[in-house]
Amino acid sequence: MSVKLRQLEAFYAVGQLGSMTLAAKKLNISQPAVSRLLASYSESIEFKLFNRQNGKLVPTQDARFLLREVGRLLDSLEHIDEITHSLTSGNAGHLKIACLPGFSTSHMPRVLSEFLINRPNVTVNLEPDGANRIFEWIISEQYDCGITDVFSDHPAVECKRIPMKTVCIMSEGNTLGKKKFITPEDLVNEPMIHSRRDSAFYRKLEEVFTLHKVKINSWIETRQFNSACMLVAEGRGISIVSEMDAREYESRGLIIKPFTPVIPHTLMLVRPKHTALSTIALEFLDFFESSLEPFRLKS
Amino acid sequence: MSVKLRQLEAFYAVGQLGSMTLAAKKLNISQPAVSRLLASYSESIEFKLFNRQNGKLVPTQDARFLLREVGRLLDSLEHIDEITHSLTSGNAGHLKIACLPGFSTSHMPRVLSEFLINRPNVTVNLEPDGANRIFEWIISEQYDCGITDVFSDHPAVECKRIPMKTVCIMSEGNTLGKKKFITPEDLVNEPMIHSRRDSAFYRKLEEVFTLHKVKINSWIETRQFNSACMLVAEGRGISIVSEMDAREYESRGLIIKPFTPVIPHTLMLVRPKHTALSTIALEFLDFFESSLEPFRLKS
DNA sequence: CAAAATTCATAACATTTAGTTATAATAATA
DNA sequence: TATTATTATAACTAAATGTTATGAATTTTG
Repeated sequence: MSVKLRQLEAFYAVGQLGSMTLAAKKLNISQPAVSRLLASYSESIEFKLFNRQNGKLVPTQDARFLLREVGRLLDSLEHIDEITHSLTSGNAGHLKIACLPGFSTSHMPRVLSEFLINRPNVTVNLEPDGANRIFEWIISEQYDCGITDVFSDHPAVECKRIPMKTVCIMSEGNTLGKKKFITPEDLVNEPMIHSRRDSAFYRKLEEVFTLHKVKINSWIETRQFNSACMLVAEGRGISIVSEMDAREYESRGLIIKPFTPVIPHTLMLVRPKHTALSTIALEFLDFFESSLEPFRLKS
Repeated sequence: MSVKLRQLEAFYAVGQLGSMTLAAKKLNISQPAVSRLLASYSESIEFKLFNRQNGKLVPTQDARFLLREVGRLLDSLEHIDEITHSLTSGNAGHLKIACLPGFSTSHMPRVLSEFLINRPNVTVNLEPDGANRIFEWIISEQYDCGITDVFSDHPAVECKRIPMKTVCIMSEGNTLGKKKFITPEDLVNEPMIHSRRDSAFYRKLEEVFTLHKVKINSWIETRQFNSACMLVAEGRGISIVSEMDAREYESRGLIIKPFTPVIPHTLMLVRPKHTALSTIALEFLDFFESSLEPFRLKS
């Protein structure tokens, strides 16, 4: 017959308290129950566990050795209990997040570290990668959620769009820095840094410029907003980027101006549709979404 | 109702195998048993553990997190099982050894490390101290065994006497080095290093010398044989010590010669009489005793 | 030192847990 | 759609875990 958990609990309690009566009280059972648990355990492992000494039960040398191990076991059982409760309350669990590389170095770490402060039993797997890969991962349910900016409809993907404020950025000393806000007309002769021509944001940009009869003076094409910010901060050209990215570089001498008309940049919070998300994942998505609030475009 | 070990085992098996039927086979129980264990567990922790996907049971994100912890718990349970068996077979446990300081730096470490090679689950507490303290410790059952050389009878102490060979030692260049063996008469004018006058060994020494009508030319009195060896090796005087100690210093230029008549040095292996010793302690005592064999005086 | 008190073991019994087989329900697959 | 594999449910048995009552053995106390 295999070891019974109850036997170990009784053994440990008696080992700690030196008395079956006290152990019984601690375990909220009757003394004979403890007596029998201990007897059956001692019989099954085939050695004496305690010696009586002045009315106290003193563990055998061997028993003392076992007690340590049993203590560890009971601790980890308690830990499991704890975690189990935490899982439903969103204080424990594992998060698998996929996000665009641009996020992984700036906004995401900040949000994540704040999120984890009060959740010591949460572990995270943060994977930065391109939008296509993120989509694949979400579809194959490898990740709980993804932060991306490309939308390709898919029946297995739940997608929440967040329109984000965008701003015009330029380096210190640019003459446009004197203006209150920037319009397409202001940018006629400015060499522009912008996202890839096949991106949704570039198409919106082009649309607006065309409407204003202005041709985009394309200079550098880059995939991510933060590299655009970097380039502009270094004194190269002008760009229109998400305000969230721009603010990261403000301290490095980037000039930020409003741009009219408003061109929203759409962020996507994606997650698998068919899997029931863990409590912790849902909480994180909420938390992340609210972290976007200051940069969100109110309609 | 608290978590049941059986529930965790079922949970883990299903998590590993992706099927209740297979899990049941692994646990050697029927499929309905697993079904119910899992159901009751899932109910008690109040969240879904598995999703069906193409006939396989795929753990929830949360369940996957739990699985790791449960795996750890089951591992440590297995470890306890293992250790429990080892305890009776003498392959696990804790040893508390008290010994004279002289042993703790030479013979004991060698014996101990050899003893532990095939016993990875054994931990040791080796305490070097004086003979009186060792005795107290054994009496109060703080230690499993002691290695000493003073005998004071006590009803609570089981004592095994081992007569040990002794030899005469001198430094290189001593004229006595030419002799085959040494007698008391040879030592008439030699300045001697010897153990304390109140020690049993000194009394035996004195007895022999008196019988031969030779007065001990006492020079340095030291408590331990190994410090005597050290002094002699450094070119100071001559001494009669246990052969075991002498061999330790042989490589440092100590000359070792037989001494007649034979003067045994009695080692004592002591242990508490009333406590049942652990298997491992008994094994160690045997092991240690046989390690003394080469230096033991055959009668 | 005897009496009282404490502590553990044993017995007889009740309840809960964990297992069984038989069979129905539900998916997956040909 | 029929077939097959897998899980759930039901009815029941055995084992484990609990209970109270009580006796034996030890300590403590008057």
